[in-house]
Amino acid sequence: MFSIGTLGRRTGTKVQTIRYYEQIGLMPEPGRTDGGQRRYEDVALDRLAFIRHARELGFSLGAIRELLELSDSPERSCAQVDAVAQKQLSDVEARIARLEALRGELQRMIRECNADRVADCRILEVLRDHEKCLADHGRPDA
Amino acid sequence: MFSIGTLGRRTGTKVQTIRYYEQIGLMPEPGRTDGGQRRYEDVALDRLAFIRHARELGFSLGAIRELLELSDSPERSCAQVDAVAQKQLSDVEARIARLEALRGELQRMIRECNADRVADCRILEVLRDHEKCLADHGRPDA
DNA sequence: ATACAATCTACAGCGACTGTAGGTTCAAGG
DNA sequence: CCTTGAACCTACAGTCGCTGTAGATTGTAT
Repeated sequence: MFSIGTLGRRTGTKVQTIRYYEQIGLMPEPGRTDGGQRRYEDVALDRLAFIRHARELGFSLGAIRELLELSDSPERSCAQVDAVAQKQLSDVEARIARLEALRGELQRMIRECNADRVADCRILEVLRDHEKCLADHGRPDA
Repeated sequence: MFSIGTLGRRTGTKVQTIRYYEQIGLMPEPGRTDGGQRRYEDVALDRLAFIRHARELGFSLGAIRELLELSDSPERSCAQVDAVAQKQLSDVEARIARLEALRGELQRMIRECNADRVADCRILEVLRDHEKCLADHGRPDA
């Protein structure tokens, strides 16, 4: 039985974040002291560590919710778990691709700018005129 | 003189987004018809195109505001413009590095999971136990 | 004159937190 | 036992960059 602060310290999570996870139903409501303070058991440590680790790997809270639900039925096929992870991988790959395109464009812009004055700045010129850009960028990086 | 809808169509921007840019002071307040509808001049097209293009390159609205201000003083040195672009490039590079680490971890997780049942799923196992992870991930991808 | 698309304002919602204000409780030291 | 002060509590606002909604009004084509 330990406090929310201890739980936070042991998992590298801010107290407010733990309360937020409870609010959206990702963490179960813990017991309380007579005075109303939360008191956690060890199982909460595991669950929160799982959530934080998945977040570090970029999973959305929605995906994490799904993974937690799936892990509650250990006899089921893990195909769905694979699918969630696979989707996360595709997302990450798509973001990398997009960022690499941006990197190329930025590098080119910066490399080409040898001007002294703002008036001749190649960077601003490229930003002003889309045509001077090579790539056809989609939406701002998600 | 054209409407906000026309401006949106010509720049690929939603009407609400244009009003939002006006609200936060990125786009100047245009003239109005007697009935109160916004009417834009061609100069607004250029400014909005600049904003949208910079957004596509991942610049924050704060950075764009800075670039717009800098471009208003054409006689100044473009060192500051370079700095803004350079910072954006570093940000993009940092994000790529982080995502590449995530990609590696996800690939490994998925590759190692040959289980049928959720109970033996390697993916959940890795998520449960940080120690089974190679990388030391920082904060969730920004 | 009428129909109807486009515009207007104001505000709520997204994701995933983070920060603040103002009050209460817990645990340790005297 | 009492005090101190850190940690806790709730409730709500703010972040970023939009997006969507509701309900009213305006502009334009027929």
